[in-house]
Amino acid sequence: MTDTNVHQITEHRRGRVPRVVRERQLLNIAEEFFAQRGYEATSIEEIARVAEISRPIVYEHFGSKEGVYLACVRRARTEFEHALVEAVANTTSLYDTLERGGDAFFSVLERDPRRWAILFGISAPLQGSFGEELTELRFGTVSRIAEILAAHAPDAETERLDVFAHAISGVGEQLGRWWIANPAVPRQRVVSHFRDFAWAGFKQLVPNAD
Amino acid sequence: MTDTNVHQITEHRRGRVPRVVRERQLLNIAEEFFAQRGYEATSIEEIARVAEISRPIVYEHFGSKEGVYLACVRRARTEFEHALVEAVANTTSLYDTLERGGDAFFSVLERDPRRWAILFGISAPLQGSFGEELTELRFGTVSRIAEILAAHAPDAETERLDVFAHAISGVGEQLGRWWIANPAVPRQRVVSHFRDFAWAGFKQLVPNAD
DNA sequence: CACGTTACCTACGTAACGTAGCTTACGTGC
DNA sequence: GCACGTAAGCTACGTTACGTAGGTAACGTG
Repeated sequence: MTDTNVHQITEHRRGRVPRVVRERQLLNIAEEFFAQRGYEATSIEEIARVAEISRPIVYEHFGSKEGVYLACVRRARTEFEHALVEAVANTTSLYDTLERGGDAFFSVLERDPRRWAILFGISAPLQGSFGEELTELRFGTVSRIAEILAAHAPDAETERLDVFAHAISGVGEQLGRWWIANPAVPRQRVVSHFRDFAWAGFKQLVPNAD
Repeated sequence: MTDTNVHQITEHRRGRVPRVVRERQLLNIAEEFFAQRGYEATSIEEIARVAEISRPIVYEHFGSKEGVYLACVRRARTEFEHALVEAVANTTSLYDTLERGGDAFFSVLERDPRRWAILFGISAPLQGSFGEELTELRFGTVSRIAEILAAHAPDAETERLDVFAHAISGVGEQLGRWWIANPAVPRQRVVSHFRDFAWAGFKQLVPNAD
């Protein structure tokens, strides 16, 4: 990442800055670094330098490097979940719901492919609060998906619903990875692949869905 | 992880040890730590201490911490891919293939759930050789899956095949995560969920498959 | 039994996390 | 208009852990 790049996405206020503004600025900068270089290769020092403050300020806002990362993931997931819920509102058929939901997801990636790395970068169900928090955030998104699916399959067992929500989220994640490796493919085609696969799988298993 | 635990899985030879033996021992130890604590929280020092050698030996074998991690992932994926190919040999129907393939995957997790963290722990398509290598290893496994699927859909476009292989691998990964969070579920039921979802999705989209 | 090779070691430089303790700007009531 | 609490920021430090330089000692083979 060049400094120029960072400056483009950063509200660049110097000197004393109110807490909420500084926090948003730091999250923007941190997200850039984490997405490009990964967790390990990103240092708090770099983030602070781009924001033109000293390291302790970052720690004051987020407690630790893990805290910074979690805040990035939390924000990205919250934003995506809102976009998702909004996208599927006012759809009636399952087919349309999957299409619109998929479109919402891949639109996020199209606007900023680096978001993928934030949403899915660290994956393991590790011991300790860091890993548990990350898993919880993931499961939160899956719950949103399960709620959406539930509207189309009111009689389905909760386990099946839950499992299919996980399955569909897995399909999205992998197709996202594939798309990043094959960026020439237009979004609509990726969405079609996603919608076709998810719809077939889900419909067959919940026959009373439309 | 207790020392007892490590000693159970470790061929515990002290003093001078031939290269290949030491390497296997270090991989076993490293895999334990990485799976339990994650990449960041694992130190080369700890690995060396359990093996009762000094740190430079670890570097001599794997070059860097990333090298140790990559070697763990490479071994785990190679082993799984062998198990997968063997499991689906001599199956004829797509349905059976997906069932046996899924069973092979979830059997690995049942034998050692920590393997999940090695196979999928670090996920991002990061810049730099580390991230590229990890993505390449993942795509290698997906290629094995695509080859298996191709046998059941000889006329399918390569893009569809590739995409569906990714989708199916995503379903497996997420159901694995779900199973780890819900360990009371018997393996057969997880395999059923996987097989049902994958089969429906794939069959619908490749009508000439059985 | 000499000698190369392989396994291993101690000791160091550097980077980065996280914290302690202090300083300075801002705004609000008297 | 100034005193004072609070919010924003800083320098300096301790600690851990990556990675390397340079050296030692066991093994085996002619």
